Amino acid sequence: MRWSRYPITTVKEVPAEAEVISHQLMLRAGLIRRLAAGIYTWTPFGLRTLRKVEAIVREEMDRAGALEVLMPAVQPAELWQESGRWDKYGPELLRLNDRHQRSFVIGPTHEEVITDLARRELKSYRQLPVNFYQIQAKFRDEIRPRFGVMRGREFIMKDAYSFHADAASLEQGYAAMREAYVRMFTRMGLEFRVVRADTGAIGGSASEEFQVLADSGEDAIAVSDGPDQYAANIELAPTLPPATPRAAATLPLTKVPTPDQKTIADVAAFLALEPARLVKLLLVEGSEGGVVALALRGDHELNAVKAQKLAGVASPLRMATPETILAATGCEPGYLGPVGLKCPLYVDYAALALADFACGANEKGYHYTGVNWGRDLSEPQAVDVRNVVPGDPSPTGAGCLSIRRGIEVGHIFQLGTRYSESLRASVLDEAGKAVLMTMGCYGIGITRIVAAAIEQNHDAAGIVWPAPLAPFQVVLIPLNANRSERVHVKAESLYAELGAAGVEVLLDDRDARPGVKFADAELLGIPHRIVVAERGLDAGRLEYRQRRASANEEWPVDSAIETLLARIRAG
RNA sequence: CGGGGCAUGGCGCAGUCUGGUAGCGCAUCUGCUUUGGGAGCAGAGGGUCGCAGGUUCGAAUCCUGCUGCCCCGACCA
Repeated sequence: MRWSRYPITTVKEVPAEAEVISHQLMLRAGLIRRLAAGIYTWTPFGLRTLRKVEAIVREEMDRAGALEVLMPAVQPAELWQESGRWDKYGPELLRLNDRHQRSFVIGPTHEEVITDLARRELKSYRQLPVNFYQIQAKFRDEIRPRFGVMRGREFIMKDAYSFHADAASLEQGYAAMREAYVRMFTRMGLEFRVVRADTGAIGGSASEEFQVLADSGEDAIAVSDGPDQYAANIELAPTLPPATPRAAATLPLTKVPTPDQKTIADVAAFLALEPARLVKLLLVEGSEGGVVALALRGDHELNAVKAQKLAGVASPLRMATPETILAATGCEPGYLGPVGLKCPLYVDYAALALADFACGANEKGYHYTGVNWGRDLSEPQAVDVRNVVPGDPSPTGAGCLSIRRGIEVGHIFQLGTRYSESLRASVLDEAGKAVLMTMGCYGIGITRIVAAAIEQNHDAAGIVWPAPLAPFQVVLIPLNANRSERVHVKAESLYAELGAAGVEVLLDDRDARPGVKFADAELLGIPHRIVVAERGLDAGRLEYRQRRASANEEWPVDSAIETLLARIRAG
């Protein structure tokens, strides 16, 4: 490709809307342009990389035996009503009516459509297992689209759905997809982790996320440094009960005035105690009305996913309102504590391990110190409801957890019969009896991968593509070709030779100054750069530079192509 | 949905407080010079100042309503 034929310009200034580096670089390099909030056009350069990602995903899905299909973006409301998600999905589901006032949705995912196909086409266990996938645009009306294509509203997703006659087959299909995913992300040159995940609203029994590690990631993941390789989304990572028994009580229960000290930080400072010596009480709505109290150590955070799984707690989790709290405890938030509490109480392991702690006295302006479980109140029920923190032991006991940030680029689920049941998708088994198909579903955020790759691979000058994702492998830069016939001829012949050798080469044939060409080549992140100039040709040499390198190499002109091809093969 | 902010040429911004008919940088176009790290000089094109009302002799500027976008939070496959 000739750069002069590429009409979309790079920009020096960072658009005000771009917060994260990948978004800034994608706009500056001209990979994407925004059309509306969370909706982007992919330009020719950007599309080349997007297609690279797609191709790798497609190859690995095909290798794993999945069959590609293409489903409609617009789907009839009836299917969603049948599955029950018409009512459950909420405002993220974009709904619309056609001219006959029939309701449709723009697909945010395709469980309904694929299950409909499966129930029509699959009649016998002999047709199973099967895995259908597609690479296609989805629309989710996100409350807050941000970070460019990292959290867009319209985005391209590879979604796959497998159908099985039994759970054992699902296990196998799931394992095959997991393996395919590992291959894909490895091929893309990304640093990632497979982490255990919550199944969330989709439901199902097992689920793992593929997280690309990046500080700007929206997800927190807990990673063990031990040989267990444990990794989990922080939503899910369990904490262990303390290994050592609780210390004996040494202090008497004392009620102390703490006027206007409402937050943990305030109370800790006022009482001259570490926040870890305090117990805080959070009231959440109960599943049958009323409230449930959750006690945590002062320095710990509530984990909503864990909390909403507790018996008696409403799911999804809702914090109690100040009015409800006052009605349930006779006290306003800020002075709540477990002593003398009337509502059901769960206590986190870490809070239960404390002796001689401080907490609210359920009376405005007062806290207790020297509180002890079992002495000042009965032994409560111990649970795990907090987020893990760095230094916590790995749940396998084989290491220590640290917290990393990740960008979720893939998610695989064992769905079970959630959809085959509501949509009545069954096959006949060996005995001629109808059995519901067991399903798995497997997503990959294609567009998000491009952003994630940039988050992980950039420097001050711009993008540094992993070779498998680069829009071009080589950028060929003639300097002052308009004044030097020699340079012009040599650049053209190199361009032709590289093209003939099947190399994706970009010829910077613009009539621009050297600095402009160098800066653009670096911003665009092309892995290999060849400079053709009078200076080098006089010495019979070409100048080569790898995008990741900080210095040039001088190559003899005659063997340059050969050397370059070897470098490209080497990655 | 709550809180905050912004809306002026393709991009980034000033001008708004204190009303007087729109400006800077980048980008684009022309010419000359320049040519190994985002050139210089000279010139040019391009803006119903988000939309609709209102106040005023006069509104980018003041008032009212609306819309779009951004940020924080809650929410969420």
